[in-house]
Amino acid sequence: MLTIGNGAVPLYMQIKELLTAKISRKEWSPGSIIPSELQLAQELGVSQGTVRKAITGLVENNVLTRKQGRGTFVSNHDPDRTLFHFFHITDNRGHKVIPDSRVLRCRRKQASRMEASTLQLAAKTNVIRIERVRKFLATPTMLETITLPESRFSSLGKGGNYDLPNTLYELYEKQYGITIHSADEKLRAVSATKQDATLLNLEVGTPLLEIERVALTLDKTPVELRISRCSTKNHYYQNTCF
Amino acid sequence: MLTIGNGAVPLYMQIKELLTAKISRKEWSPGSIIPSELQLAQELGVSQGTVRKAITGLVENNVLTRKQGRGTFVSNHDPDRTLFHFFHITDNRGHKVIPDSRVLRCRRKQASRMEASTLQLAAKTNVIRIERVRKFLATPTMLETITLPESRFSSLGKGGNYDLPNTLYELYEKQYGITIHSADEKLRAVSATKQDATLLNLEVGTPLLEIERVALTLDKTPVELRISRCSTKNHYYQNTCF
DNA sequence: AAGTGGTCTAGACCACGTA
DNA sequence: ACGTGGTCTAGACCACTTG
Repeated sequence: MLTIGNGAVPLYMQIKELLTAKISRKEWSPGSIIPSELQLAQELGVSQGTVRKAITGLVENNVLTRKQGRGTFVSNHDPDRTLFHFFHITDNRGHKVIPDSRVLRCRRKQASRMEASTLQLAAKTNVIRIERVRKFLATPTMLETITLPESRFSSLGKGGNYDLPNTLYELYEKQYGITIHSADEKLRAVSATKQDATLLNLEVGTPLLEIERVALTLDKTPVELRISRCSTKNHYYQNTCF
Repeated sequence: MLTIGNGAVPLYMQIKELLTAKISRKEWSPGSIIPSELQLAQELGVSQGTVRKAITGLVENNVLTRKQGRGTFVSNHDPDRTLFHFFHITDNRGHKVIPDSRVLRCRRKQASRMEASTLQLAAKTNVIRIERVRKFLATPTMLETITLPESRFSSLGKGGNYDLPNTLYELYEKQYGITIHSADEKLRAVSATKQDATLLNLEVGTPLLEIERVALTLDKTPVELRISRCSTKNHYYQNTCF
């Protein structure tokens, strides 16, 4: 039964919040099935249509996935989702491929002021800082610096285990129970530093596309800061606006 | 009455196509009201719920706009829509403002190979090429080259009338009956040429963010190619991914 | 065969805007 | 007061998946 009941907020909205909360709290975890629409309707004392409307909203937000004849599931972070929603680099013919990646360094440090503020951490909190190069067809193209709060990812990269998968978001979900749900990206053009130039095999001063991404969980907590510097000689950042 | 009737395609989808077609054909033009849900339901011989579902889809695609108590309207190209859906440059604090713009040149030329192919024109078709500088708070920040097929915009900029509004999409709609519905953008980092440097008051070689945008109508016909070169010293390109 | 989501209907009541 | 969209219900039938 819904206790909130009357007034301004429509039932289906309340149910949407309720379902979202269950997922945030991990009562229902990624990949698992949720109760059927009819079952939820009975539990909540509303009609199936109302539950349906709530679920439809969450499906549009990529929180839930419907499978006809089977049921409704909490969305999963398979590589496809990463590719489709969070990866915007394509080659010059418009084809998306996830590059492979090699970790250069993975260190524990105190958060910089910028890291602390974007990840909403207290000053000097410990963070994990991963640096890696990403290659398309053996050509090094992107340099990434990934910052994570140590508290949430404490085991990551410990003991020299730098053998990270290149779809990190899958790892976050499976290993640390953290599902990335959305991301904010800021793009700028910058000049290749000496280090960029060496690692990407370019001239110093070559223009690079810098992508500063803050990745958020369902409840909008920032959990990853990722700064990518990308050569756009043979690739570009693709965005479609409606 | 719907003649397509039975089979695989759901009714609400057919209705969605039907409404889309009416708008594409300009039977209903931007800003005007469409018949009420009940009225459409009766005309089409379906229930209100089915019409409603079709309309909901189009509202989500920004094709229609609902106003409670008033009716459903074909979406309009007010400056807000441009700002919200098609303009991604913000200042370093994340604030969006549309810059003012000054036209440098507006000329009729034969389409380059690249222009012809992206605008789907026959080789050597005539195009209008507008070049302009855009300023934020008196600081020149973006250089734009806009290419339009002459056939659709024949009167544009004729007689030295370069006094174009800075929200061009509103002009396209009102003056030429062309509504921009979506856009594809490709972003790269490039070096400022001598000309860029002069116009933007920068050093030659400064990295610039190049945005190559193809703007499409509702029926996905490309009607504008716009190449912007943007200084990202005090601004960035903002994108949110879900 | 049973259970799930997907479509569609018919009708009630509410909130809002206009006249 | 009336017409509009917004919410909600109850129930029918279909399409798909699983046992």
